[in-house]
Amino acid sequence: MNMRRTTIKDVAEAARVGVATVSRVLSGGSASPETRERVLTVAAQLDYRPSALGRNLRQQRSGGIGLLLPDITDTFYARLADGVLACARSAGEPVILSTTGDDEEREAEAIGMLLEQGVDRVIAVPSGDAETWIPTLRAGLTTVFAHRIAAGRDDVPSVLADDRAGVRTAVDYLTGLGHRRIAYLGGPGQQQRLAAFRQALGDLVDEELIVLARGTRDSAYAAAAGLFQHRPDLTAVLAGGNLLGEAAVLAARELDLRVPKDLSLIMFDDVPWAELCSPPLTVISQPARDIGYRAAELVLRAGGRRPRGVSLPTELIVRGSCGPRGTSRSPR
Amino acid sequence: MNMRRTTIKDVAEAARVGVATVSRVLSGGSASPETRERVLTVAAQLDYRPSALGRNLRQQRSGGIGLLLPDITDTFYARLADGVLACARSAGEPVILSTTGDDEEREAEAIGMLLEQGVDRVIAVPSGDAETWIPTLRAGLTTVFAHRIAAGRDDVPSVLADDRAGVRTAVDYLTGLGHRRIAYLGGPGQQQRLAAFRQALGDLVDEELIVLARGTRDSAYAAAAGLFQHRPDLTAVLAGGNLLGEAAVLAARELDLRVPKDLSLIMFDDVPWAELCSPPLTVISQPARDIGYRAAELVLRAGGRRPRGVSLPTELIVRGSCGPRGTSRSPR
DNA sequence: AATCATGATGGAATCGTTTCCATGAACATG
DNA sequence: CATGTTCATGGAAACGATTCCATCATGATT
Repeated sequence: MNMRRTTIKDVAEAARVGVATVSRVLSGGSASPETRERVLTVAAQLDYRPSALGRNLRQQRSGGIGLLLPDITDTFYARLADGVLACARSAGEPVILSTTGDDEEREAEAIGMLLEQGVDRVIAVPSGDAETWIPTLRAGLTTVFAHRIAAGRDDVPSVLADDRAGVRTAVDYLTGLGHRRIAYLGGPGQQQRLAAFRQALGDLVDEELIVLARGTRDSAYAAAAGLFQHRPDLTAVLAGGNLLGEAAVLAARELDLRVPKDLSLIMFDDVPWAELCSPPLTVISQPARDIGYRAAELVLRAGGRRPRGVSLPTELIVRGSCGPRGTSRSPR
Repeated sequence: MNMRRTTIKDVAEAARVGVATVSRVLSGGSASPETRERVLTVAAQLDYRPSALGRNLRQQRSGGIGLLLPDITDTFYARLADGVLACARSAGEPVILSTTGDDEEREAEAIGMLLEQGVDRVIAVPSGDAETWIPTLRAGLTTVFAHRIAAGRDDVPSVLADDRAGVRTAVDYLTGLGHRRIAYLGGPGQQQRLAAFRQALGDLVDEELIVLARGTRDSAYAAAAGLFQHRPDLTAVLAGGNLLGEAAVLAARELDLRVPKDLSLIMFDDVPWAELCSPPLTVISQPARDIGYRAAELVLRAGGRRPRGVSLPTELIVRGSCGPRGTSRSPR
């Protein structure tokens, strides 16, 4: 059952030509029509598939795209991955997926593994800073950052959602409803978003209303619950990711805060369950899949001039989780 | 900037030994203590990483685990993938991910790609039947099915949730509440689950109350809405997956059916938003991550005797989406 | 002391492909 | 007819690792 796989040599013999000719025919080189046809026929008969192993070794590059994500169970990253996969599939390139858990060390490990595999193209939602990404530069592999960039590596092409505009729209919407004490629930690696929040809020910014969690559900819940208990005077909250939004809804329910009467909530990233929630969540939708797709396009089109960065629009989708500022909650 | 990567030859020269010795030292073979240390030191100094390309070609196998899933944006499969990734990471193996969209043809393509890459281990949630999986057998690669099996390939080891028991528990729970007209909303490739439903329901089974959708959101919604409109007499529904469950909630809301007063709902697979829903959804939870992890263990432990199939328990988590049978809804 | 066993070591073959280069044929141009 | 050009073709050299095998030194056994 375990017969040797058919190699280019087998094809060459069967077609009574040299291996060089077979290789040329199969990779579109020049050959006489009759030879070409004979080789093609034989190759099809033997069901020959060139081994990527041999080819990669020879050409010193393993096709393949490395994809580094913080967490595949986060639907945002899952959609991003889906975009990458779609593009890679149409290019016939395999995708090697690794998750980093937003941990620099794990990220460095994953990069090492990709390097070892000879992968020469990477798409990443970076967790580490410039230093983590030195090896990739030195190894000369094509890198594209998605969703966010590694601090101090502005030279790497990137595909980002327009956080700045998204945050501004959301904050404007909330202030327009009369809210003044607006909190921000952030996750790891979102300086961009946070900065935009501070800027959009201007004088109203209150550092105590800015809370950062780590990437886990527990951490997000703790951050949200802590915030709500500590500052009963806040009337609106902007959650910087779907995990944070989920935590906010849960924490609000636990503390008997009614949304949107007691608390207005806007969440970054539109997810299917936002509509199922009660009330349905007002969100800033991000084109996660497009981000992935565009990143893949960029990393595949390695040769040509690549634009510095692509920015994709966000959209405020108004549902039912925001209302006019009510009477401020009484401290308990 | 683009200097050649350091090879085993460089290390050999720098350590004044032969390449064979370096290889032996690095892969745990025998060597004298002083030589071993010298090689190790030099290798560390040069930051040498053995190229997987060379190794794989020589050994005729590319480490790597191929992972074939219908859809990575479905949180169930995402969690399964997460389990696979966790196990693979601890074994230092890369994971090549492909999605099939529940399409046989795409699955066959993906298999071809993996074969070409020299991948010799595959974990799959199969979409195709036995025929699709012939090439993998012929190529002699280690396969493990997860979540479901390919029709007619009982010989392949698998890791499954105990659907049978899950369905039975759910149906018993519903009948215990007095429900008699219980519908089943199914997805692609779940003969197992459907059969269990029929069996658990016994005499009560009504073929008109069994509806199958394809793997998309739209298809799921259409199936749910159609079912609810067509058969206003049904009082309970079992959704065979989180996409179906989502569709059921949406369709029920659209048709002004109150859950659980007018309609009791149980969903297969526990997802974070099930708790956020109102009412919170009663679900049959499946250990998605464990399924992935166990499958990876199985596929990595290729040599040893591998058990035919692993079955993991499911659990009925009662929340608020089921109630006693109310007065049957009046047809409109 | 001669032989044998053990263990460290390096040279060379190997994996399957691409690609460089030489060869030879066919043909055109002087 | 001689020379140059074009083109198809196949042999052989890479690529970077592992691994077989021969070699040599050392220590043990007869």
